[in-house]
Amino acid sequence: MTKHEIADVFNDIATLMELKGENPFKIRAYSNGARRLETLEEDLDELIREGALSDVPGFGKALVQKIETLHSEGRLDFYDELKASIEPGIVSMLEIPGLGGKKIKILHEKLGVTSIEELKTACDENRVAELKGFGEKSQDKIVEGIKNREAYGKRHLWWRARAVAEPILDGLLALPEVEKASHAGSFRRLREHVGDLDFIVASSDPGPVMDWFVAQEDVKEITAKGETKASVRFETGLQADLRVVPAEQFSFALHHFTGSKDHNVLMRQRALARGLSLSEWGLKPVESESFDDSLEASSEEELFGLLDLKFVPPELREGLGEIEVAEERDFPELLELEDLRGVFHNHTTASDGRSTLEEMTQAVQNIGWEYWGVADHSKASFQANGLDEDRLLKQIDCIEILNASKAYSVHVFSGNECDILPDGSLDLDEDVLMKLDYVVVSVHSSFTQSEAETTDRLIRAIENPAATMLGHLTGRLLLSREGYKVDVPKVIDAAIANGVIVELNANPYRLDMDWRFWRKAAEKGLLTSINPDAHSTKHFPFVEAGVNVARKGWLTSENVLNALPLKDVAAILARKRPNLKSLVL
DNA sequence: GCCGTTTTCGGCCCGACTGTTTTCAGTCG
Repeated sequence: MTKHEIADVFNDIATLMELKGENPFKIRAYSNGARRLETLEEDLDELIREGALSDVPGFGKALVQKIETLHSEGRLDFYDELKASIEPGIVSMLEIPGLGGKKIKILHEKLGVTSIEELKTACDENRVAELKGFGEKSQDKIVEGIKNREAYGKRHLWWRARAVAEPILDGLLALPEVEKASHAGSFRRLREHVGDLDFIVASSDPGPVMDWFVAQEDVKEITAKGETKASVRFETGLQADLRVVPAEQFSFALHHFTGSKDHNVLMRQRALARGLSLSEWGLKPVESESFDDSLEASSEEELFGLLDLKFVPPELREGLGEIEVAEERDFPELLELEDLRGVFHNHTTASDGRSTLEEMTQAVQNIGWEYWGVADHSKASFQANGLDEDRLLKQIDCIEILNASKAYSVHVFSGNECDILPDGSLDLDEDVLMKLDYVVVSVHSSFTQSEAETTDRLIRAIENPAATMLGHLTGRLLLSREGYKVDVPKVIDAAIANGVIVELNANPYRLDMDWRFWRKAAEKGLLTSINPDAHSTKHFPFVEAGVNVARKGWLTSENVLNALPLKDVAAILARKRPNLKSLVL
């Protein structure tokens, strides 16, 4: 087993022990052990070989032995027996808000409840409310929790969460009692989807802020409201948390609740190495009793500065090497929405789009971009009214006429989103494809091929001389469909070798290729294009979601085709279309 | 279960909030 797999086992053990009512400190030892394993810098093999595992703080005799057994044998009697002793239905009860190990143990022992279904029955029969330590309210809360379990456990697309988050932040900032306000958490880190929303406010008069927060129009339920902390739930199941702190604490609270957990662990370690203790309350000498002795930071920039670090943009705080960079230098200027000058990969009414060529061109002009590219589907995408060679040639003529008319200040590139057939060949004749300014090649069928087959299929398409860029690399739909299995690094290498661009599909449900691959890919020299995959004039704003992913992937405008001026774009496309240069310039 | 010792046992992170209590336990982050 790898260290990550062993960490998963330790976390599992901690959960199971909680349900058994074990000593909480024993439980914490396993949770801490799991976290240690996750953030272990040294190689696990090497540590075991050198017998140095017990030197790691938090790894005592028992944990070392269990790690070694799991590492070499892939299983552990202790774990298997623990798992066998608890019914899975009992574990699933942890998903209900308000129920932890202790209460579940009581429910199991006093009422014989072993599943969520049985718990529901017990509530309906009023047996839970009669238990010591429970009551009417607890029972109602459990019933509500069971009813909404699916919606509450669900994650929410960043794009949809934003529609909720922005009015809240605006509302908070408008309150006279509010000195500073920001969102935090994974939303601020621009993750593709979020579990909840977090807001941090600086104010010396929290009361009215709390009252405003829970009184918002769309609030379905107030799940907590105290003096400085409140939680509400909206109709969609999305939860939002508010924390109000004194102004001098704001930077520390903002940083702490922005996370990520991994980033924070590294920051706390760094503080400790300097004899300091970092938390949401401040940054104080370890030996000091109170955060009244905290160093001051009136901004996150200053907070990082106190630890001899450059400011780390929130979207890079994932514990993936940002601290090492921040030790040495400023971060590169990440891509901004304003850097974009046009878009490729868009559909019109010729295939499955809702807007005409002219409507799309007008919309692009209104946005202020210099160019855009048409990329309707090819004939194999029959369900999307894909174009065959004849229709495509006619579309090329239409685009030429439109450009020649000078009716718009925008240049229109002619392209196509050409299907990659199951064997890796392209759906349209190469002669016709070469008449286009560019071609996006994409998979829309045979999703169930093996990883090796799909990888070969994509690489064959990339090697086709007509291919300009690769569309939505994995075909995933966030929160609903896994992408097809593919060896992404291998595809990236093939794209670089063949001068093919890999798109960053900016549709909020796709965001494909994933942000986790971009930093390394760009370092190797991969170029991308932020593509809205627009099927209507209303879809152009999707590029903002794509810019978010680009920023999370450490990309700058230099890595992005559609951040270039028209003549530079034409020069790059002309590498595969010798005719193009004269056409545009 | 780990750790550090005042060397073999006692402390371990903690604050906010809720609900059921009537001074506090459990959950959550």
